[in-house]
Amino acid sequence: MTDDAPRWRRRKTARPAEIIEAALSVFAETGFAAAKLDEIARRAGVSKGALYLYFETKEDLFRAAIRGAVTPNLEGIRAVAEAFDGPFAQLAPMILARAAYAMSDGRLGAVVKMVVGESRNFPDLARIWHDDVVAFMLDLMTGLIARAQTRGEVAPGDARLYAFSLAGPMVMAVLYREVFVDAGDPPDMQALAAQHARTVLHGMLLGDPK
Amino acid sequence: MTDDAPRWRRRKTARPAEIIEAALSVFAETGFAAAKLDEIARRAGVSKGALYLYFETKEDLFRAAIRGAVTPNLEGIRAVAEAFDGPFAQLAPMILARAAYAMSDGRLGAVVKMVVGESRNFPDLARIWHDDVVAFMLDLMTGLIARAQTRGEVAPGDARLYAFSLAGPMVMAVLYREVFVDAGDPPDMQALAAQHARTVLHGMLLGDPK
Amino acid sequence: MTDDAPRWRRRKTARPAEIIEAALSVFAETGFAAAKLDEIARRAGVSKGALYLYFETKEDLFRAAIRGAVTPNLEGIRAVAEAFDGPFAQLAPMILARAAYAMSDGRLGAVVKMVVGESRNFPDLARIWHDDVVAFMLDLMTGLIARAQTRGEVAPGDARLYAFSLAGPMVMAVLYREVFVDAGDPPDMQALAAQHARTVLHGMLLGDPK
Amino acid sequence: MTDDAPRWRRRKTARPAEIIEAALSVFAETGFAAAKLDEIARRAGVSKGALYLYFETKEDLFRAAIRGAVTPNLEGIRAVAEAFDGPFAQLAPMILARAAYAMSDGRLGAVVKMVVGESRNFPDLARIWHDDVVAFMLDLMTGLIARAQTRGEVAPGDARLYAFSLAGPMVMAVLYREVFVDAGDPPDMQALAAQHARTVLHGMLLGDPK
DNA sequence: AATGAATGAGGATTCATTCAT
DNA sequence: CATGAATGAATCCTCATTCAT
Repeated sequence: MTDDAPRWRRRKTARPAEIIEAALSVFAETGFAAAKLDEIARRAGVSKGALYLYFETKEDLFRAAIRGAVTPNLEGIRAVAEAFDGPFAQLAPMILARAAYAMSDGRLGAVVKMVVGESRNFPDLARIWHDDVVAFMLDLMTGLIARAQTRGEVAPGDARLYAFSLAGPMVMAVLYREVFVDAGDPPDMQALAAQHARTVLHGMLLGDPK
Repeated sequence: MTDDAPRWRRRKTARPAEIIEAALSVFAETGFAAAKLDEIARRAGVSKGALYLYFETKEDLFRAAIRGAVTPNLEGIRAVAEAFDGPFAQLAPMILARAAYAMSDGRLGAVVKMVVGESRNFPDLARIWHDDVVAFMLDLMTGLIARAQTRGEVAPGDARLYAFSLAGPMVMAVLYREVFVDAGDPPDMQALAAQHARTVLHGMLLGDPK
Repeated sequence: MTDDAPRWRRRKTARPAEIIEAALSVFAETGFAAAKLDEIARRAGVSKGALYLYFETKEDLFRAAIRGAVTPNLEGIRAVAEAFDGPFAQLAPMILARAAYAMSDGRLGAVVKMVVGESRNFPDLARIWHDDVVAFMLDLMTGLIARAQTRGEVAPGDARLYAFSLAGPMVMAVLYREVFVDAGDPPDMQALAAQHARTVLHGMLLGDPK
Repeated sequence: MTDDAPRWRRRKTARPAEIIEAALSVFAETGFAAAKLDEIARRAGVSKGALYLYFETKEDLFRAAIRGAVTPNLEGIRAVAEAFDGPFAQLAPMILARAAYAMSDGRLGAVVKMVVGESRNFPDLARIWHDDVVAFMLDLMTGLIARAQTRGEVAPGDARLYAFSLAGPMVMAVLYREVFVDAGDPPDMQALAAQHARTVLHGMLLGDPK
């Protein structure tokens, strides 16, 4: 954009964020190994050397990019969910709708894709993502479901598997969108969230005698 | 040179299959870029040069590895599913159980992970996977659901989103197992298939008035 | 020399020695840090990558080059010196002459210079050189001198300091030749060895009453 | 720009000396190429940029550091030595003792080591050291010895080789101390000077008939 | 005079690919 | 068919040097 502008200097504060932003976009497009620091520097509008003023190595930068995009508002979700005291039949749609909203940020899908692709090469990132995001959400939902079972709202069954039932389609959809960029027809997240909530709560069958 | 001549000449017998097997295992562990042909050759028990007797380039080998592990028995599934004339309430658990069974082969998860991770670098593979596997399965299920809706078995709603509701948790589970190898506690596929079938058919709620 | 000859391949046996030879010459000219692997490869008549078939890193190659040039015939010297049973007045000139001869090999001076220059960066090499070469020679000479003192041939005094008196001028001369290549007028090693032997045995003074 | 204008403008007071001091210590530890200006600036307590207020380049700084530490009091030595009119048997111990004293300043050894290590990369420094220090001292001693020979005090022989005989052990000892910092057992300089003076004057042999 | 963020040329290292044997 | 030594393009990283402040 400001391509031949008088390239400012001395921006120690803003630089790291800009670099991480650029790094995230490059890593998302090519994966870790195929990403070139030249390209990241170019997109960040700095020289290659400048990257090393803020990050020790390419790996370091990758970790920072992934970490920075994590935990968008998970604590907020937990707070809302646990404070909510209404019936599970109202809570579930809320959570799924919120998940659909979170996924509308393109970065989340990109990060998920990278975590999947590089999990073996960056086990620490896989662990962070598991502990801070996936297990966090699964545990949260598992707890809510178990509570609803105690109250007699939800049918017996493994609460954690119920959590997979709830979250799975959203995960699948975000990956579908991310992976089949040019090849597929991604579902509408909000519509999926709404219909899936209904489905999982009341079932697909008509006139189900139960 | 012998460009459109009968490819795959000169193979002894099982060599290519062994190489593909080795390649798949290495690619699955590190991703495409970080995989070393040295290591693939070592695991296949051949020299590095021998790889080039059967595959033109590293990319070529990658494509072959991914392709070879695809389409396990999708056509069989379609035949069975479309021939089945019983109620959807019986068909759905069958399909999910079969999916769970297919996923017990470790290779499938590995391939899914690779397709996710390398989709941007190998758009042709992403397209193949979309067309031959994902869209194939989604279309199959969408068709079955639509038929069940016509018969009055399944409640109104977007049939394709229903397909996401059915398949999503299985996809999520196989990726969970693949990505969080050391960090997570993967769900039992068969149990998930069984409970999820019940959930999606009858709903989670107790005494649902409908 | 054989510049555009049909560059032979497959010479796994001879290669390491040729590379070490080339490395030694480059390291000797520029020191470790300023030496370029490009230049070493060029002189060895191989590609840059070939160096890494035989040596892990540049440091590794440096160590190999230094080590390879050590211990030319030190054990031989010890054997001869300890077997010799004549008077010290005959032994000393022999040893100095032999040292002068050893130093006529240009490589020794080059290696000494490198050990001096890189001792802080390669403490392991400094130790090897100390233990295997310098201390070895000093201890050998110290022992011979002490024996001669016991026999009443040599005047009382610190035997190890006597060893410095004997060896020092030879060390100084070889370094002089190496360091002041274009600037100085190096002494004749053989002549120095001969005169220094006389000097150190009988003294410089005329009519010394003793 | 201000090429032959009065150099060394703009110095505050002691800055250049402090920088040279810091540079010398860093260069002595790592050699020229491996020395980092960051580290020199840190030790000098200034910013990296400040170095360039006083020195044009890293090479410039290196030359200044070497030059600054040279010529401690050579002229003084010459004056004393040439004025001394006593017998050579008294002069030689004085000179060696003085050399031992000069070498007790750690910097001299460090500089010698650097001159040795970087002689090929800085031929100008090698020349300066040769002309101003080594040749200066050798010529001085050679002259004194020749004079003593004329007076009939010293035995016939190549006066310059005699100078090597006198100086060599001191040079070897200072390098030994510098190079084998952690690996060796350096000789006592004063003791070496004293014993070596005796040795070289009167010889090692007992009852030498001469 | 002084700072230190930014630059970018330079060089060690890796690894897919080739080819003499 | 098969080998594996050799190649060299590609890329990460370092660090002397510059210059806006």
